[in-house]
Amino acid sequence: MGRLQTFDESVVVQSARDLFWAKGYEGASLADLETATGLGRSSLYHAFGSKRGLFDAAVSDYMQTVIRPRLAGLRVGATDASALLAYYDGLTVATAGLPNGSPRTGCLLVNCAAGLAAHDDAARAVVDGYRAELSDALRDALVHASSGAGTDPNQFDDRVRTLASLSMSAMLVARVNRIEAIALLNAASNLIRVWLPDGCG
Amino acid sequence: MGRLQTFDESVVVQSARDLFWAKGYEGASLADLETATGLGRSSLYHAFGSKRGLFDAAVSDYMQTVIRPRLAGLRVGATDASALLAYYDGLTVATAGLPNGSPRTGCLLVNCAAGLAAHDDAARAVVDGYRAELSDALRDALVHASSGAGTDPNQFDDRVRTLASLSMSAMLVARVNRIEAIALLNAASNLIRVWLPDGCG
DNA sequence: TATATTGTGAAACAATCGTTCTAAAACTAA
DNA sequence: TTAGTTTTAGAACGATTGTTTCACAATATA
Repeated sequence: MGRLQTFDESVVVQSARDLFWAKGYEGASLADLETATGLGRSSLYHAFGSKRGLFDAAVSDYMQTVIRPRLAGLRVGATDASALLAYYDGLTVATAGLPNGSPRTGCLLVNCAAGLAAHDDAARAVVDGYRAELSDALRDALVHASSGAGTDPNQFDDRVRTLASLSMSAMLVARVNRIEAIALLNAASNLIRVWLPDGCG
Repeated sequence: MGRLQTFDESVVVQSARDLFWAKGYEGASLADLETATGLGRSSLYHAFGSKRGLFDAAVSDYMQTVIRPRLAGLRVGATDASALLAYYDGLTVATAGLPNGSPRTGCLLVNCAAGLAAHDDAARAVVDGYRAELSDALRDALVHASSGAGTDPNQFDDRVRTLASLSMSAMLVARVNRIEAIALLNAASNLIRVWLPDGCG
């Protein structure tokens, strides 16, 4: 069948993903991608077709290996606040534990919302899909945690939006002021504890 | 003293600002800036020194003519929720009233947080300054509106952060899903009404 | 009116962008 | 080994990037 690929495709995609994460789509040049992945243009184009193709693969990997594992913790059906608190704790650890000025700061998709999504309908759909997935997972956790307690459905939607907002804005602020980003995540935890005091489930 | 400028500098800066607002710093090319402002490169470089110089002027104008007028409404010392509600109403009107896919969608500085601020310390400081100014104004309005009511200071900080978060994330989401952006702003209004029921001042 | 000074238009600049091309290298299947 | 197929290295591509240069137009000052 001919010559074989000498590289592990998923390793290459993750190297590219971290570069896009750090520098954005337009900020990551093909020369950068070559050095980050260790591959030549020729191999990159052969495997992914275009810079955009590689980016799409990177975003897909990001959803699968970064976002969804986090959101999965919200879906375990916990009847108390533990899953929600664990989600924000996880984000706090990830944000606080990063070396200063590290790549992997903030969220690749939040960064895209301001960049690519402005003019690219496909990218816009991906970012909105991420927002919807985040909201759904938060709602799921909130529903299970407050089962029995008769909460106003409208207030319920607002609580989901507030939590999603704090998650997204923390990722946005993380690139600008890490301490404030952590404070935003902590504010979410405090809200959860007010809404779901111990012994509520 | 020689030949005089044939253009109004503030008009040019605002044209450039709207272009940066729509396409981002890197996305706005000098060719774009020429057509948007109606000036040639040589005039732009003569007046602003560089693309970055023009961008800085645009950001400065944005703060002065867009952001601060909005935040000023939070500083009037209202003893009820009116100033806070008016702020989010104003954002809602601005977000809902825009033609589809219009420039001036979202917030120029929120967009910068993900782009320039990643690698540019000066830009990062400007964006963080905006965040701090927004938070301070919200705190001011919240303090005056809840005077007399003994609120836990810690919960106070969290409320400011929650409101700032909803404002910033609404601007972020505006480029991706306008309806959800408006819903985020509405969630903020609902929170304010819960925290500051009528006849509280 | 003459002179000095400043703004403007257009072309040219080197550098970089993403993409394509070509030829050789490396492998499978016969 | 041979033939056929696929990957890879590297140069080259045209287009576009932000910036500079230069000659000329325009105006204040003397």
